[in-house]
Amino acid sequence: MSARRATIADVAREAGVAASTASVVFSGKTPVSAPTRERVLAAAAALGYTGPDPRAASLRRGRSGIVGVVFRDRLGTAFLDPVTTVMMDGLADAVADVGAGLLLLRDDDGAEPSLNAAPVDAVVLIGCSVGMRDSLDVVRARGLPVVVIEGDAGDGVPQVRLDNREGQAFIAGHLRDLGHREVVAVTLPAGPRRHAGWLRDPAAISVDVTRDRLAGMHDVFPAARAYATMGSLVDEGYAAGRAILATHPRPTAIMAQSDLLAIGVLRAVVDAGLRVPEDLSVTGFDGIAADGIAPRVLTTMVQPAAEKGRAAGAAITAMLAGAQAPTIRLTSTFRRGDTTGPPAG
Amino acid sequence: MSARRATIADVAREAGVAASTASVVFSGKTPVSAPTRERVLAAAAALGYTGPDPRAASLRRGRSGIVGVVFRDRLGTAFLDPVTTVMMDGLADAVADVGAGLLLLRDDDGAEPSLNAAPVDAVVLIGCSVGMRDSLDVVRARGLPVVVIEGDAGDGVPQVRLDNREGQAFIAGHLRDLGHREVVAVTLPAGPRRHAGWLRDPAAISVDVTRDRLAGMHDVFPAARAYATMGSLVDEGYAAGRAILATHPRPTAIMAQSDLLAIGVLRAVVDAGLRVPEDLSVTGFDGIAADGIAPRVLTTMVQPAAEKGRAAGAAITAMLAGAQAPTIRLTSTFRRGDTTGPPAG
DNA sequence: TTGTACGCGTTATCAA
DNA sequence: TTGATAACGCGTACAA
Repeated sequence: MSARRATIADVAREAGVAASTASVVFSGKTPVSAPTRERVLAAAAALGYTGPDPRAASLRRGRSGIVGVVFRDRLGTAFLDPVTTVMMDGLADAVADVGAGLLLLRDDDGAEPSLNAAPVDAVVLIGCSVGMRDSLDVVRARGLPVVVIEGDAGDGVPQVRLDNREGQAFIAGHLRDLGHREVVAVTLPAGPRRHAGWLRDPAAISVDVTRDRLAGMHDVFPAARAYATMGSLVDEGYAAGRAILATHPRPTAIMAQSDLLAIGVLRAVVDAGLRVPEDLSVTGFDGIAADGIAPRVLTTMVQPAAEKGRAAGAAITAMLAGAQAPTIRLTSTFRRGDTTGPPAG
Repeated sequence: MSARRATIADVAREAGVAASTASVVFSGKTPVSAPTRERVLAAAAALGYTGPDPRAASLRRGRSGIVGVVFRDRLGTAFLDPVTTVMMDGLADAVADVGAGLLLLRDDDGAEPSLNAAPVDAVVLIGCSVGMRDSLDVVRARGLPVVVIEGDAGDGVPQVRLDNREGQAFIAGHLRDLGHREVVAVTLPAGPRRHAGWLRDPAAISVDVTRDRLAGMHDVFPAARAYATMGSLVDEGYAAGRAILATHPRPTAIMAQSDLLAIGVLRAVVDAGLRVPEDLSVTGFDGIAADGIAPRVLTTMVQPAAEKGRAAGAAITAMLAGAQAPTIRLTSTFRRGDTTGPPAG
């Protein structure tokens, strides 16, 4: 029990070899004779040495093996939507391939741990909207590789995006083909200052995903109204559904911008004594939350959420290897469930 | 645009001061005269220097500002339960107070990033069961401060726990007082090798939370049967609910070990054409997932999830400051909703 | 296959 | 208030 922890130099001395030899035993970068390895390992065990200090190693190698992930929301909020969760899973897998881990960071200014002082090799920005400019500035000033998921960071920053507009337009087309004319959208949050209610000015939406999906609906139903929520939550969808059902004319279809919202809408519709899809059709977006409405199947766009994370991870990996990563556009696929049908009457 | 990034030495040279002086300008640890500071800052700006390299700083200071969080599950799975998510939120808040961030780690051996090589100052183990011994060994060998949430790491490792047994016993008492006699539990996973089905041997449960909550129920209903699930998911609860309803005698109440499971059970019960609570009472545990069953209110134990995370963070903070952290026991509070009532007949 | 030499970029300590 | 010095612990050319 010494006062300070053993270093590789101590181990080398104990084993009667040079420090560099001991180093190689642990890194495996160069062949070492069996007897020498034995001695080094024995010395390490005797001294309670458990391997190179990660801090020193990362200084020396210029890599920490850590990828920062910056969220706009609190963690508790961000992870409430399975789509984020699954994406993180994919991201974790992808960076694990290069031995990297994920460090959780928030966009909040002044928040600790600040992005400036975190020992990260690269950064992933999630849901990059106006508010994320600060994080982006820091990242660029530090010269770190960066990838943006579902957001636009402008000039030369690789993105991983979904065909949000096309996807939503596809669903809208599906409804139009069924004969629907009076359609209402239930949207994700429109900006950093959240509040629920009818959206007056679609042009003022600062969140890319919300804007794009709404644009997709408007491609097909230019005059459709939209009701904004404060987050992708079942209960938000429920509240929006109730509010919409209280207005006239009552729509024949409600397009939610996420499955979670759609589930809430569905519940509000059923609670109002209406049948789905006979009286009202409901659609979602994401294709994640099968959980919660079984045995019903939501009509929705299934997005490759895990793939999104993996693509971001691959981009990071490429940039770390010195290559340039391209912007990646993933596509969602239509899934027809049993929540849509021809309008009544 | 130089080949290599500017260092603090470059900045100092440019500003005509010593490196150590430039250093304190950035750290603020020592007073510096205004003119000197100006010059250093100007030089930094001119050279595109954005502050000390975190890797070098962490080597020198012996701290990386990173707390590792070890999960037993994949991230996608772990974060599916809001209770975990909220806890992480509290943990993130607490460690942010000392400027630390959270690094996501998995228990899996051979998984990257491995706990051995991660530059962490301390570690939080979540849901520590047998499988976590390895992680615990690594942590102790490295001499890192460690806290365990909802698990027992033995001798001298501070824990953050909930009164799982007492809480579940309280709910059971509530049901007994209402007149219930035939009660069945729907449990969280019992061990690392997961499968759903009737639990034969409660003594074989290796997951602390599952064991303790079940023990709480057995304190009141010693002979009650238990059906194990593969995870805290609505659909798992749904499947368990269906399986239970297919058996005889049909229970008059089902106690789920989590709210998510309870919601699934609730749905199975309703789908079976039974009314809650007239025909069957359902209880949960956690008090988190208000989302999804509105306007109904689940009878459950509300646990202070965020507080759990914060307590763990506080323990970490204390240990980092050289103090010893005590084990913390938090208590859950009963919330009577509208899913429990007297048994029929 | 092993050892030598050096620097990665910073900051604590102490003296001036 | 500033400056000189010495680690922090390691990995990697390169030579032997």
